[in-house]
Amino acid sequence: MEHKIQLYNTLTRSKEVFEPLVPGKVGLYVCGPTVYGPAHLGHARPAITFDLLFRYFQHIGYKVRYVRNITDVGHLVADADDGEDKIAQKARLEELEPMEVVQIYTNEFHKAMEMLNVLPPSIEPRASGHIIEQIEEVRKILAAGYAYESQGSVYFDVEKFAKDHSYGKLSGRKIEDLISNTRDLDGQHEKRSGLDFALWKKAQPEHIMRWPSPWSDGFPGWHLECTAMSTKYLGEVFDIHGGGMDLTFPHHEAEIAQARAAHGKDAVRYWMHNNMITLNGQKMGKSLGNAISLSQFLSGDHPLLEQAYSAMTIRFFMLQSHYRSTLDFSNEALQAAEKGLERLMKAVEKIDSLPVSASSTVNVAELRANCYAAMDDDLNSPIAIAHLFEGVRMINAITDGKEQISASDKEELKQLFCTFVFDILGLKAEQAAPGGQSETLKEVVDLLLKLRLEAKQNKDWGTSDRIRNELTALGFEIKDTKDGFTWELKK
RNA sequence: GGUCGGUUGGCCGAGUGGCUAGGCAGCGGUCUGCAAAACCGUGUACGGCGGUUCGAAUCCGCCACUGACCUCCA
Repeated sequence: MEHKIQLYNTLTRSKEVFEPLVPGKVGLYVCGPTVYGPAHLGHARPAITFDLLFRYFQHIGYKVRYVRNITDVGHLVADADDGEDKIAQKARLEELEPMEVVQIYTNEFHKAMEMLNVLPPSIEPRASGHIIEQIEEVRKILAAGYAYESQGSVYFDVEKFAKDHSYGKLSGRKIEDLISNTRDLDGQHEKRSGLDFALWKKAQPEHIMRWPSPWSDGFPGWHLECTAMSTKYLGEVFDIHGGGMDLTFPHHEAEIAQARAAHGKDAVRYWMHNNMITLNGQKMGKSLGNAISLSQFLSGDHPLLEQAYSAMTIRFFMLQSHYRSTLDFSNEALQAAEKGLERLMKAVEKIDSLPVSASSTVNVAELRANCYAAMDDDLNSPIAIAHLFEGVRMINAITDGKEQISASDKEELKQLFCTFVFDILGLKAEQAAPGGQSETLKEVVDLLLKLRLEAKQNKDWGTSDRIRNELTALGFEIKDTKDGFTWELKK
């Protein structure tokens, strides 16, 4: 493990050399989805970002425990005391059991992750399965004096906490500003301050997701699950906490406060945040109503989509930008990614058949070093990919006989591409013929093209072109080779 | 209103005080009966105005635009 990997820590707003708490091991916690709706492109960003981190850490030899939760309770629709949680609301609308809703969207999320070749985390805990742990955290925070009970609910006392510790250091907020911005607006008499957030909420009679607790029948507050579950599986202090930038405040700030209040220490050593996917410059999000679901991308069934895009195209599209930059969606950009990916994958296939020479005119070692250097620099996948494209040019030049490669370099090149493309970037070859074509269809097309070949040999260009043009119109792509043809059916 | 970001060639998107990012598109070429596909070659862009510097797109200041979060409103 000679890699010194630099990661951008939101806490210090700078890149830091990553030093694990325990040598050789990494504890990673990432905020997962709230399963009350279909997975959309925005969900894919953190999933892919932290999948890349997970894969890279493992590749360079770390043992990683990656915990990514499923939020299936407690996200209030609005921050109001009579709020109903998102899942219960959805259940009412669809007349389903809340857990049924959770299951449907969890399954959908898993399916989407699999298609995107996102590895399953080591542990995927559900908030609803950790009510006891969350109650325990509430107890500790109450005992430490940083929470108070009010009419069956328990709230975190932000102002009191801020007097003894710092609050707002992750998001750069000042407690005075927060107070002046919220105090006047506080109409919630249960809370002492508008800044206070719920640790435990008493359930209204019609509220169906509820659990017993020392304070009331109710449910845990939205920020608590991550503290409870990260503590349970990674310990009171762990290496990396990730999530979307939109979660820095208040969610992650609340986590920091909860952990400090309950355990007396800062839980997280490195905070990492991925940026947002934008659509016409605006954050793509469910609450904004401009989200395009992943299944819509895969089917092309959305007014803004000119075509369907494969899961690998989406993955590659995201990897071509840095995780801390916003990434703007557009058909043109997706199409560019699709073509680029195809070129990259074709080059990988060519490596095996490269002719070998006594010595190399290409520098594989340098290419390799550049790829690793990019990844070590805060997971700079776009730079790594740029270097891989240099490798593509290298491969093509060798194929054309313009450059030479030795047997050992060829082996190293092969290793490098397989490692980066498949293991680290997590790309995979996709079947050219989705859905599978029948043997009969293949035979018929082959037959037509054989007839065309005969016509060509007879210089009957009229017949030859007619067959090609009509097949093309039907969606077939015909490629002539030296002594024959190949074809494939485009979507 | 507060906090923190962003502004790069036709599009997407990296990056650095002086040296080619990369992908896609476009253009030119190779190949081909012609195409397609593939491959090769090709682009001196960094919001505006000042300043620092031998030299800034890269550092500083101001301005403009824009985004996220919080707040507000609905």
